[in-house]
Amino acid sequence: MTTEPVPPKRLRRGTGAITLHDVAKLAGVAPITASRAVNTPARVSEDVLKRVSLAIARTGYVPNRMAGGLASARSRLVAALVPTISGPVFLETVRSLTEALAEHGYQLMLGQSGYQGLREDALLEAIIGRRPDGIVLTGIMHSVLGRQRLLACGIPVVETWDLTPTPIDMLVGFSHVEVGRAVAKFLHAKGRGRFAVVAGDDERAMRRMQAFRAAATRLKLAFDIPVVAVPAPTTLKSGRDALAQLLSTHKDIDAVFCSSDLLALGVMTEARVRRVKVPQQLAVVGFGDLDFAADLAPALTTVHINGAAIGRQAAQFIVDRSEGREVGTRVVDIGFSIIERDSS
Amino acid sequence: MTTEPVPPKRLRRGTGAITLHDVAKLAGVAPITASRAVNTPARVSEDVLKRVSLAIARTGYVPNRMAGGLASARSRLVAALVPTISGPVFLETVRSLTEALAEHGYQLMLGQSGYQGLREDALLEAIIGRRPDGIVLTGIMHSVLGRQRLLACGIPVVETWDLTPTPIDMLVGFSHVEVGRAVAKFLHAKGRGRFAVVAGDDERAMRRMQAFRAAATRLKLAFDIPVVAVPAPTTLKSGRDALAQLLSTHKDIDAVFCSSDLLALGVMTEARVRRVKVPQQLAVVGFGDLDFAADLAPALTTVHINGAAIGRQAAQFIVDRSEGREVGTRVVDIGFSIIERDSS
DNA sequence: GCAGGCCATGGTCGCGCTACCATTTGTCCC
DNA sequence: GGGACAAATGGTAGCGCGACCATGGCCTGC
Repeated sequence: MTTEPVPPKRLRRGTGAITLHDVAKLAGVAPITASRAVNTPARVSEDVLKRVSLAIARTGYVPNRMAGGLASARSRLVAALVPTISGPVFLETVRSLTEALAEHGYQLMLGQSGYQGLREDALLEAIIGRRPDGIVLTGIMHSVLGRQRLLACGIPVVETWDLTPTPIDMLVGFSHVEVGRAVAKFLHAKGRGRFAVVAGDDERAMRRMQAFRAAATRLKLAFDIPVVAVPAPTTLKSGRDALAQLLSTHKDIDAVFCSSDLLALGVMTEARVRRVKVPQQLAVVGFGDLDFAADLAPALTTVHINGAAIGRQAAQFIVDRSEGREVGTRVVDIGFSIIERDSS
Repeated sequence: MTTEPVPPKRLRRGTGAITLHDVAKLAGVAPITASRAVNTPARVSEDVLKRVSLAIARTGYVPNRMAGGLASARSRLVAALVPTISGPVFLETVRSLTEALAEHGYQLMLGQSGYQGLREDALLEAIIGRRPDGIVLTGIMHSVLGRQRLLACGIPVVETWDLTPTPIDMLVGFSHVEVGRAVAKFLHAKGRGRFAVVAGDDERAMRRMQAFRAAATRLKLAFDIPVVAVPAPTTLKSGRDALAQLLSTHKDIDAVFCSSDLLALGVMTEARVRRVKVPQQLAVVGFGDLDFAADLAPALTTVHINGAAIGRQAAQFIVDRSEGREVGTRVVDIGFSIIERDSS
């Protein structure tokens, strides 16, 4: 009577899911060959490819990307950080980013940095822990510590929606200073002279506002431009309240530059209620050109930003870098345009 | 002269990043002890904890979650599928979902199923390949094949924004049929009798519309209720166009039920342009209670859905399941409420 | 005094996959 | 004909971590 010498195989049972091993066995090839059939089909014979494909179809095999990522040090994961997804501004960027990445076999991880929750530090740690192939920062001004950390870990970073003189790595954006200047010039050219600003209290909106005021001053509009700062994210209500406040102290303003289309809608709503005629008595300019802007009554004059293009370019940057193609230019100015409609 | 017998260590160099090994060495403990210091600090002595913490701080160690996920078969990744992130409806849900998950150490992966891009099948494969600990479906009616696939792979699934009789797994939503009925009763109680509907052509909006019509019929409103279907995602422009179309064929309508607040804003905008008084001549009811609804002029009567609560509950479901707590009830009806404002 | 238990710590192994190197076979050219 | 070379396939060894089991020290209770 022989004792059973066979040690218990598989001390730790796996998840029970089909693995590449199973597929390889079924196809009658070595695991590594099955791997090649999946990842680089051009490198295996037609016969092997056919057998492996059949085995995959039969078993319903889905490669485990965690294991693949660990082995190859490429996660095919990209993290996107936004202040909050609720604000409609970055939506188009996130949408096109997700889509463009998916087309290249990458997945998007969403992180929200803004508004308490957990500290930026913890969020960064959670993200870096996944070893993403890239990080897209949209509308975020990282702390010095955060910047250092990102630099240190060597993950490609794309900053978006801004143009800074000292990018961490790559950059897709436009100049907020130029926007402020352009809007001031635009309103001046339309014959307006008594400007006001309603702006969210985020850093970029503030920069547009500063540039707007500076340009207005250069245009010899000595009038001191009143500014109402509202908390970000901006809302329609903030816009209404802001106009009410403005009119209570500066009855004679004839143009308002709002830091978002939602604020602009609020301003126009309040103006209508108060029977202040837009654009006759008051010109209103928004920012963002959200899809409702064109169809308001009156249609909203606003600054158009191609958010989808920003997302696409960011995806391209990261995919290129991740696949070893050196990207020549690391900074793309996507520009902006003032869309003149009826509100100005 | 002795030959050098030492084989070249580390044939494959790692990424060069700090690993738990390095931390353990620096702290003078075994790797597994360092692991415990990180994951279950209660199980190590204070002395060890202190030394490991110091080593982590000194090296800037960030645990590799891919490796951890592979070893423990828990990815701490949750996938959320939405038709598109651009529609503002699900934003609050995605926001609160991301936040709630982050608080428990989980990350959100975003997938967009709608609108060409890549086939639902490919998207599912990409998601399953990551072995997420849960999948949240929001506003999605999966194909039979998709449902089977999800069932087969054993990943916890939470369907949201709906209440179906045959959930795949878990469910957080509300009854669209009840919404339709409630709005019909509400408008009837307000003395309206000549209803119309403007609805996005997605399945849930259609269900609300059907229930609305059926309820109106039961209320003896013999009037045949005209319906304008607009493509999803809904826009302000669609709303304007829809009202124009309605008024051209049914001048005598006195109430419009819109399948989104954006549509309602469009309807109200068009009404204002045509000098149709809201609510005197025309009552308008929206759906979603987006943050601008309360502050429009007139303020919009609409159906409030607590999108954030849906996200939180979905996160809770998945975290509980993933951590081995059996969830008792798998279906949560989050309900809805009609917020009466000035537009009705 | 010693069995039994608990606590802190460590060793070993493998999660599922791919990088790297080795081997086999076929093919070409001089 | 034989060496050079390329194409196809396989073997081995990890990637970085945590599950599992083992060990040793200490305390408790009879």
